[in-house]
Amino acid sequence: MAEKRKPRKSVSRLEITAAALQIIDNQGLEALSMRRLAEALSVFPTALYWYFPARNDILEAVAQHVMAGIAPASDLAWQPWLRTFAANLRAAIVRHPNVAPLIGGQLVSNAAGDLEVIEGLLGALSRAGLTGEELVQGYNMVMGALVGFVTQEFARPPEAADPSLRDRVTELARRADPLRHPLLTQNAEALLGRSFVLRWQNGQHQPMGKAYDRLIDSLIAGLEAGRP
Amino acid sequence: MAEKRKPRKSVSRLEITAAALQIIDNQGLEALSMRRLAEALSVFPTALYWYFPARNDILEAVAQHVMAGIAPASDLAWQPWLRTFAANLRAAIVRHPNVAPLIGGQLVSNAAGDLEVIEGLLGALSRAGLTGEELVQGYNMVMGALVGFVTQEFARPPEAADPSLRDRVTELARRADPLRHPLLTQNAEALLGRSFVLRWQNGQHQPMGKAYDRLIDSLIAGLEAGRP
DNA sequence: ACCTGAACACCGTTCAAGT
DNA sequence: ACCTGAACACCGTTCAAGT
Repeated sequence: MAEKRKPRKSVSRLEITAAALQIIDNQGLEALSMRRLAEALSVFPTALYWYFPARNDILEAVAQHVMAGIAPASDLAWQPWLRTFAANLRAAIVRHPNVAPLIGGQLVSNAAGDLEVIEGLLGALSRAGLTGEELVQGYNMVMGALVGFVTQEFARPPEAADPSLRDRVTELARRADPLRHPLLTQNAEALLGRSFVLRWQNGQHQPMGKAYDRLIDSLIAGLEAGRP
Repeated sequence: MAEKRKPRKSVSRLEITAAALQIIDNQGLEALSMRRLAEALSVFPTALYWYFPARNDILEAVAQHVMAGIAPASDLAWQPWLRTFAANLRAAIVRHPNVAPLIGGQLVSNAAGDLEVIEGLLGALSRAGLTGEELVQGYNMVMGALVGFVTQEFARPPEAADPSLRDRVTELARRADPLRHPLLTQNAEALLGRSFVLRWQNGQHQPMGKAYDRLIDSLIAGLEAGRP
């Protein structure tokens, strides 16, 4: 390509969102700058400001796009509804792991701003027997725990597989004293690289689906115990 | 041992970390630039690179500093240990809410890189009857759910109390159709501003301690149900 | 309506030089 | 050992101008 400028390119909110998602998928969240995004669209950086007031609004649109359509059918019994919702939520992040920090980290794009998700979760909890104030607390418990977990599971890695993080984590574990930290010492092999604080890769390379399933079981157990 | 000539401006890792935390507390996470931090310490920006290899490492030090010492005494029964740990974790974030995105969002500073926390949690779960692979999954469940929840609760607000977010959220709720979204419509008053997706302030102004308590109850219920 | 183009006020980081 | 100073390669955003 000798010429990288085309005469005049037309663009749209959806095209911008899709191009932004592609950059985030391929190069990570911090690679998305207005200038690079504009170049990918063969447009001047300032043209983007006609469609979005600021970079943050593009990120919000990306987050909503990734989270769209995760609400299960509303005729499911409440336990299967919760399990399906949890699975859909995690699957959406698995498809686009680099957007994970956007979901939980920023208030604007907190979870899916989707009426079907809200109503669906309220419906499931309502079928579980919750009403009024209990319904609100149950909603926040489930949403906070599930979105929070996957956000953490797919937390942003340092920078392109930093080998020093692995060294630092193994060094941290090596400092464990068998007398003061017996369980850590005994289970070091099973924990290293596979558990929070002691890992150097995120859920893309070390998935935590089993712990996530246990969390859903616990939430359901808690809801069953809490009803009249 | 170098000769101790009186330096004009001397600084240390701890001083840098403390000054960084102060800026984050007062002006928010995005206000922390190397240049501003250096100015607060009356030093040239590049001086900081003698103590930290990069900005990210300063953020990691801040996160660890905030999370230091949250492990409860290890002689507690497992349920009180979990409740105290959860309370200490949230209290640490309440003291420094602006660092919340650092805790869950970045792999390097995922939760507290603290051996006492790891050993303590393993001990509590072990006293709850978990061993081997179950112990690892339980550890990840509790850590991911609790850290994830508070990270979400104190997610970064858009920018200095953006009033348009409030408008957008109320507008979203207004679009709820009483026929298709009956529960959302009926509970709109209780949900608006107080629940995920439908709020415009984070936990600093709208705490979600009750939902957090319910989450801990559920985790304990799940652990009790899951043991032999 | 939609985009270009220049400009402003910032960034993190590297490298050489000073002491 | 510890800091200054200049420089590089970037940023997001504003505003005026073009069509």
